[in-house]
Amino acid sequence: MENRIQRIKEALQEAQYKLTPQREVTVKVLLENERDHLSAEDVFLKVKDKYPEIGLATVYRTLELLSELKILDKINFGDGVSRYDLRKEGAKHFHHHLVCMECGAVEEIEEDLLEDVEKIVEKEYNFKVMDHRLTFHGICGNCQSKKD
Amino acid sequence: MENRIQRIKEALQEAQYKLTPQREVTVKVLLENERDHLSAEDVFLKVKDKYPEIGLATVYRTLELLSELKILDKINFGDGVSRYDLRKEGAKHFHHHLVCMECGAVEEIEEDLLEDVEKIVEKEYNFKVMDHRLTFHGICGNCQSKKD
DNA sequence: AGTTATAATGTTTGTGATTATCAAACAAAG
DNA sequence: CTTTGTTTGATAATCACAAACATTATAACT
Repeated sequence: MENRIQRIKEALQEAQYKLTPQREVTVKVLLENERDHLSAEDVFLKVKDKYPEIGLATVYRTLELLSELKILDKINFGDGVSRYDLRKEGAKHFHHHLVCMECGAVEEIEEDLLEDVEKIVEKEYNFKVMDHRLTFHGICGNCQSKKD
Repeated sequence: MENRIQRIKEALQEAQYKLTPQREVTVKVLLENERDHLSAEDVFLKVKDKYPEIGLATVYRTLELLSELKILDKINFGDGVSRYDLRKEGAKHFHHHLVCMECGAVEEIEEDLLEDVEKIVEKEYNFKVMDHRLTFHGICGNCQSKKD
């Protein structure tokens, strides 16, 4: 964990930004909740526990900054809130999501799965793919068994 | 075009809704701008040209209704606005998009391309896929050639 | 046609997430 | 220490969208 903070610090500095205490706390919260897709509000509340003086705007600014630096991915599952997801270290691509239409649970898929599709897109549509977002909507295993 | 309006009318009636003049104008605007990923505001302005008395809320309601009936797909490219996209007739799935990071152009892909991926997801993750959203971010052909 | 029930509309007001503003705190450099 | 630029926190503003509600249209009866 310390390593990852260190790495993020370096990324910030490379882009002429500092890892201020506020930013560090925010990053820590993101690391500690890596699998939850937190909204800005969620992050704000969790950060506030550790650093009560922080302002909402600072959290928004930090999330925006980390997104620009591709440390975070800003996602939108269609419920009027942006959610933030740490990009895996070294991951070229955004990972995929399975959103359950019943219970709202969000599962992540680390596998790429899209290599072939991207090749087709590059060739047939002459489009240079830099990143992708793939979300499946459906019914998760849990909710499927409940229905029986 | 008249056919498609007729088909949409039937879909509405099947769900106990009427094709009111306001709804018809809204549908026409959507058909006339089928390739354009309009926001609710965009639709409202275009509808207003043809039917100045219409209220914003009616347009929102109509877009919502058509989305529920799967005539429209509501999409989100990450700029804080929802955009609306007519579903091709008979299409089970949402079509994909190529968003150019340079010029912002949005191209559509009709091909499914995800059949294999969905099979993997259903098997390995025990997730029943109902729909999907896939967007590629990258550089379109136009912008690629400009760079040379 | 007249009456009533229901659906749909338009105006206006609310709401909730995000952004902008701006003065104050802080940090770095001379 | 002084100056300059960065970052912060409080607050107000914005913006997309939803809710409320009175009004109007439509359909189904009589």
